[in-house]
Amino acid sequence: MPKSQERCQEIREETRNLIIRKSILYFARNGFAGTKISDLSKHIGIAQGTIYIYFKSKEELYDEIFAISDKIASNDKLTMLAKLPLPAEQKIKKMSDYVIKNLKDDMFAAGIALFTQRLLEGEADQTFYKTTEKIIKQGQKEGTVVSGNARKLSEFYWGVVYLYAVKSLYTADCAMINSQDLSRILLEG
Amino acid sequence: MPKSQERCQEIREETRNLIIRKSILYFARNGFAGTKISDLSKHIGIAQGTIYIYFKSKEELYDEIFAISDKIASNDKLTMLAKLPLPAEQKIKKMSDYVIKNLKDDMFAAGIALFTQRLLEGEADQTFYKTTEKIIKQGQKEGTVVSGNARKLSEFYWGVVYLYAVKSLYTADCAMINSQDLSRILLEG
Amino acid sequence: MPKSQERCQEIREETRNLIIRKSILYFARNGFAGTKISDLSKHIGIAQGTIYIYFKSKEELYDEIFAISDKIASNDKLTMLAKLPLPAEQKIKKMSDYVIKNLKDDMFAAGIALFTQRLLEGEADQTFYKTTEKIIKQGQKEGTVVSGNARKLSEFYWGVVYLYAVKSLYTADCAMINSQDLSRILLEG
Amino acid sequence: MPKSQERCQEIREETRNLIIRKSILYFARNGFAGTKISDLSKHIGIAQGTIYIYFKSKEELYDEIFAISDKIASNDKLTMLAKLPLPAEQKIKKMSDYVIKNLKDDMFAAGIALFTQRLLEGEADQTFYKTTEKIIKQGQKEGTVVSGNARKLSEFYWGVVYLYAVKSLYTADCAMINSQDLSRILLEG
DNA sequence: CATGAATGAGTATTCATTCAT
DNA sequence: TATGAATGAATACTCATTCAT
Repeated sequence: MPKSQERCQEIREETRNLIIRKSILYFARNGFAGTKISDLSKHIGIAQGTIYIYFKSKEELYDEIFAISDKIASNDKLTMLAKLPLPAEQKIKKMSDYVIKNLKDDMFAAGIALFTQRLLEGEADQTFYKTTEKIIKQGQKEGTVVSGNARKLSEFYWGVVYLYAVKSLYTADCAMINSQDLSRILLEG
Repeated sequence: MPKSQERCQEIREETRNLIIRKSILYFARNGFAGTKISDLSKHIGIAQGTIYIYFKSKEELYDEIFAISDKIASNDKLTMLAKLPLPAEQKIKKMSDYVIKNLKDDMFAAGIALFTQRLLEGEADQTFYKTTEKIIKQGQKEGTVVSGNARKLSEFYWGVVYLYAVKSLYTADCAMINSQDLSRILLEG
Repeated sequence: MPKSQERCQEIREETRNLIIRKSILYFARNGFAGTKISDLSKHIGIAQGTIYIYFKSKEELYDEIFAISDKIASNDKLTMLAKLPLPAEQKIKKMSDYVIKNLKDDMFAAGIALFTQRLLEGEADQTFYKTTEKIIKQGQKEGTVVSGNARKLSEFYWGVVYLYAVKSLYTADCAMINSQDLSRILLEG
Repeated sequence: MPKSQERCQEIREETRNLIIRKSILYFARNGFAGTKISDLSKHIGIAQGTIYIYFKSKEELYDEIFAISDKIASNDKLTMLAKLPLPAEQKIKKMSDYVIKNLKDDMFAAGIALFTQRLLEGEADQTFYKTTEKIIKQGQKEGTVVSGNARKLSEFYWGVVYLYAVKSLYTADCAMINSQDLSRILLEG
């Protein structure tokens, strides 16, 4: 009696997700070259061979991880926030609140870390930065955001977020900045 | 033949320095695991074997590179600055000026990058952060620096410096923040 | 439930035969090392695990395949032919007719191919060559078969048969020699 | 003091040739799948890694081996022979003499074996068969070569050569056919 | 000293075999 | 029984290190 098609599909889905989920942290911490498949599989709790049932190579897994990190990082909250009829200062404060709160979640932190790494290599989607840029420009008109190139400020802001994402991945209980500190990067006085 | 011996010593010193100088950038960008001796030696322009005349192993070279990065990063300018009879706000502005100016130099940037990487792994000397802490505390008393844990703020400040150090190593002509942006991390209004 | 048990036995037999039948071609073409169980099972149309219900290992299946190839190759037609009260020339012509006709059947071709491969490794039963030897010796006495070591000529004859067996397994529609060409290996003028 | 450029080039050439020379026999006997790099390197007498200095992968080495086998197999002797002002019967006898004599040389045998294997897979150059075809047609006009499709007869002839090439690679001291036996494939009476 | 070919331990990947369903 | 996901030993390939020149 063969296993049912659906059950098989389900198992495959589960294992694939398990591998991805557990790999994100590993890769975010150790990078591509620093991650050994032997260690990774031990960490996941499966055999080495199993990884190769789901991914053709270490590189393909890494690419998948990156694709996922895009999804985690560039979530919709930010886009929605930008569209609300609020003063930019409020938006920035809310955004900072959201980010600082979520950075405690390793998955979110890893997503941000990987996303930004790829950005440095010029391979990530940047819609996410652009939304922030708009908020900054709005704030500059309203007189609440510091003057300067909006793009550069946006990069500055998310750069800091990246910094603390990596930090929290490395150090279990790191001294995190608070929402106010983060907002100060953009806000006047 | 004392003369010839000196000359020999000199040549040794030169090659050793060449290796170190060229390796800093490589390691700063790719990390330990991501750096292959075969690639590195090509980049330096010497044979693989030559590296092993000067360094027992890849690890020893890496350690040396780190030691150098400490020297580059924690230079005396900062210590001297802290001791001057100036208001903290001035000190911070001068410090930011100095940092932003020097970040254009790849060697300085690599030094900062490596130093901070090691810091994340909890292995670097921290005198350098402590000096900044003192300045922050002074500024908080003077009412010019934002309130909050001085250590945390110091880490924040240098974290941002690290961020732009790495950025400038990766991207030839990156949008650098200015001294004022950097200072704002610490200064009130 | 004797009826049901018989039926079970029947199904077992069927599956076992299916595996063997489909495997012969595969092994004959690709050899032992060149045949992957994963590919083979796909080709048969069953799951990988199923093969191991019927055979302890890849090697056991291979051995079984070889045993079968012996049966296919060294069939009784030849033995009977040798015993008939006919001149050797006739026997050789009939033998060649039989072989060339049957080589179109992949099963026969695979049998010959595998049998000869094993022969090269010195592991096959050789009664089959000996029968041909006898016919050759008879022919040499009768003056219709070329002179020379009978064993060597027998090997030559079956070597050529092997050659075209493999050829027909590889190329769907290969230029087959005819019975006369085959006989010429042994016959004078 | 660096090694001289020429000497290095020489060493590289030597090692590369050593690998190829020793690999031909190995691959001809065991095929691609049946050849392990670990065994092969032991057989050559070098480290596994050395093979990968000269060839990107096992497959690339195999391809190179095949390319070489073309050269060994389709040598100029045959082409020259075809052009001589001789009766076809003479040419065929000379050709058979040449082949049978050289088959004792493992290198020649391996060349023929690999060449023919590739031919079966439809990937080898066939100029070599065509030359034989011409000789056969000439002989058919002269009445010394058996009738039938010249291409088919050419394949038959070289098929037999292949057969004994493989045989001599497998069995140290095998019962080789003689030049006359080989010629009989093509010649009348 | 400097070179770069060679080494082999270490890492990635494959594949015969097992086992829960 | 039959399935196919999972396993891990076997195999391919890489790279830090050595060594003859």
